[in-house]
Amino acid sequence: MAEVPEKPTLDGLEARWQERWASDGTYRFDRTHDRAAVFSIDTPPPTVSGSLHMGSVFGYVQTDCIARFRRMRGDQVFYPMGWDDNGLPTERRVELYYGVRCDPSLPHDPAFEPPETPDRKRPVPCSRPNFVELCLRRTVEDEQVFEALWRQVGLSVDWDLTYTTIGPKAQRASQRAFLRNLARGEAYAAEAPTLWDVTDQTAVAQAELEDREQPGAYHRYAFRPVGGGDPVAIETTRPELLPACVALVCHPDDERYRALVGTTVTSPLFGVEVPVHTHELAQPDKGTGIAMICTFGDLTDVIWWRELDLPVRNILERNGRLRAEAPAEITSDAGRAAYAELAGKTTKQAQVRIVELLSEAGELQGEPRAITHPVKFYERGDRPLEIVTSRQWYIRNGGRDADLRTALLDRGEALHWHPGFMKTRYDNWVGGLNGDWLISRQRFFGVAIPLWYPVGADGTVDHAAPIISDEASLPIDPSSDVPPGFRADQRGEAGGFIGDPDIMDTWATSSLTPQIACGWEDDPDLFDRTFPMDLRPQGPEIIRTWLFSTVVRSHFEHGHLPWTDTSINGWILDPDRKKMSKSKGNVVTPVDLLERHGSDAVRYWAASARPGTDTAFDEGQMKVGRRLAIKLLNATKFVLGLGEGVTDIDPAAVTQPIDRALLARLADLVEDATDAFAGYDYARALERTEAFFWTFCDDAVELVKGRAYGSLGPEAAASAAAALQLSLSTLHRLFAPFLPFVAEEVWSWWQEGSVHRAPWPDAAALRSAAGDADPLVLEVATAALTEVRRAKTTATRSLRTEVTSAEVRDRPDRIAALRLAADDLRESGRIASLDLVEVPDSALEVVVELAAPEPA
RNA sequence: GGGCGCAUAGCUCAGCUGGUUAGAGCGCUGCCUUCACACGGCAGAGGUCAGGGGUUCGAGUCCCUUUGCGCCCACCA
Repeated sequence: MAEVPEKPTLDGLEARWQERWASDGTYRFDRTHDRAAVFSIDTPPPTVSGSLHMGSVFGYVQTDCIARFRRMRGDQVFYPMGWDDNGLPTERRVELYYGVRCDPSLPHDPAFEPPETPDRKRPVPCSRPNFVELCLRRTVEDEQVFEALWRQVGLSVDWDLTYTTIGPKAQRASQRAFLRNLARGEAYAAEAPTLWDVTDQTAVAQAELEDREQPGAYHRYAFRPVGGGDPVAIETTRPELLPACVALVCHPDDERYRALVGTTVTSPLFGVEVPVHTHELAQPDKGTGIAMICTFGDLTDVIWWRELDLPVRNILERNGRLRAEAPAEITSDAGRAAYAELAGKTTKQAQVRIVELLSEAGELQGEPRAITHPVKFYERGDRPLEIVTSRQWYIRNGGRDADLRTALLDRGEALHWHPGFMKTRYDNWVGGLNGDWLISRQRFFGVAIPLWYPVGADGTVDHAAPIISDEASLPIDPSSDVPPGFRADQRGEAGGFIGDPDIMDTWATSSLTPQIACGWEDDPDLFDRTFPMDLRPQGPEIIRTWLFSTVVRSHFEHGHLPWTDTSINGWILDPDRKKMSKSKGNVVTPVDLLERHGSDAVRYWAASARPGTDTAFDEGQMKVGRRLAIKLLNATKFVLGLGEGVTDIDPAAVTQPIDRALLARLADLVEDATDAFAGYDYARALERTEAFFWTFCDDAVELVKGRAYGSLGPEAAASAAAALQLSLSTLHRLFAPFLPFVAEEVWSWWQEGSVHRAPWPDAAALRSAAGDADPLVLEVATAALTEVRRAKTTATRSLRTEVTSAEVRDRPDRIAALRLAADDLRESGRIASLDLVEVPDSALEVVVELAAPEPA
């Protein structure tokens, strides 16, 4: 127990208590408890390659408030922290940070060091192992920065329970889960048209797409019917894909083109003969009503290609440039000459050139018509996605299987959503899936697909018969590890083997955070005590990725949900950029704000935002939070200074009606806050606690402080002191989840142990101490005191001014209640003569006569 | 095109299952340097609860509708 300081301050609290919590193991998970006593939280592993911004602090603080509440309420809280460090974001960061580029064809160079001064325009190529080594080096440093921030903001995670998504535990779990998916037929490989990012040269999944409005133009040109007749015009935004055209399509009911259906037409410039088909998806009112199908311009092309059983005429390389070789179907010299003009160009360059060619050939009808239209992008990319055909790994997710989809929708139904309306996003997403989950990526820094393939005597790779590692050997890297039954020198040789070159998408690992954190298969004892978990807190934007994919994996592996509840935080709205960073010239970072306002103040802002509600970034709220923390210091100092000092608080000493009324109000507060917290509504709990605290300071303390100093004798003083101390003890604990630093500080002045391990206040005990208290006593006394203050303020006199006489008029029941607090009112109002008058059906009225001012 | 959310004081937001004169904080104005607190305190001004209709004894709260904003989804030639 510490002394109450002479001059309480918030300065230095963060550093002091952070260190103390670490050395005392205040938040250590005790794994001797069984599942029923444990509350386990599937904390979002932040992407460490990203920048620290207030959005992260916002959500994590809200979760921490819940965690602290559960811990105080007696749950054994399992609160680990992961770092999401694998995947493309880290590769990007490393490329820029070190000025390097991964070239998997290079051999490992043990002496490789990145350039002293990175030249981003001319990155230095390095081998895949060297590149991965740099990624690991960088992420370790990033993770330290994140951990420091989380400690500073006071997250009560158990820092012994950290994991990374590139670490061996995560690699083992994701490879094991993948192999089991494969064994059960839930994972499969397929050669199929795939959305492809030409910058990063990797496939991307449906969940990582976003639409962006882009300028484009309709270009109009015509195909010539082989059997003669009028040319048939089409309109397209992708004229450069003309050499990849495999058919035209119109709606089956479209009279205009009926005669053409079943015939063939030839393309302009290239003279390739293609059939005319019908399909329901062709829209008569779009363009000319008849469209060219290319392999592949967009996802509709893929549907048409599949359903109309069309051939592939591929002209696009994986780097987004047109192939050097013209498609075999272009046979004419003129056609091949035209294609040669396009070969090697990007789609954008090719579009410019083909429009010139069409125009020169007189094939272009009219001027291109400018439009804006939505185009699919990889969410982290800056060039439109193309569609290329490639061999990829998929995990089933209901996108092609109605039964599975229904089962996953049912899982969403069984999950408890906070707030409930967020479930709609899940339903929309699952209901709108149009393909399985593509998990393979043609990248370097990630968990490898744990497979090899036999290479036949003729040198061909047999993808249909993968060589599978046993689970005990995981994690493996098929690019360096040798499969059972083979020698290292057989890699890539006839009769040997070859490793799958791909890695898994980061979500294929992140979707297993409950399994990774809880020690799935690695630590069965821990797993039994923590899984399935209780809570998944996260942002709304990753319901379709992280939340959904986690449900999918758990559904397959365990046959139930990975957690019972999910809380979805809101979004931070940038209030107005003009006011913040720009004009003042300083970008606001979390660290900056934490240092300026203090951790408790920033937490107060975050915890004030209701669950799932978008919130404006508001430094004003942080100032309010800081003021609240300071008030807590001062109010505590004052109450602890009353009377004889504090030993044990004796609830039975609370005898005065107004003191008991205070305890009754306190019991109400505890019930409110507890109910709110139990429903994951931390913001409501904070709001109630704060509102009570201010009236406690302004009114309750003011009313009873004279008596507490002994003006009405020792018993009355003891009653006031006990009631105030009981209130204080309760308030310290109610504030602890929100303002952990200041709450710990004030608690330490008069209590043993950490407030964060203290029991959550018990409403029933307070209720019993309050006995048959009439809440009106406190209510009317407060109202009357406010009126007396008002009279003094209106007269522009000091609150110290003596009141020669005051007459309080109110309803009989209220006057009766006030009579029980008359002495306290007289003293706090400095009232010489107090009259209480019963007036039926009247509202409170106080007539005050002030003492004459002192002569100047 | 479908869906979700939001719209309450100048600003940021409460108002949970409909119930007496609609609340808080910030900001603003005034007063008070009170023996916990000037990193204060006390008090005051300020609102046709987005518009329209309906249910009800009674609607900020429920239903319908219009408008505006944010977000999600959709096959985007």
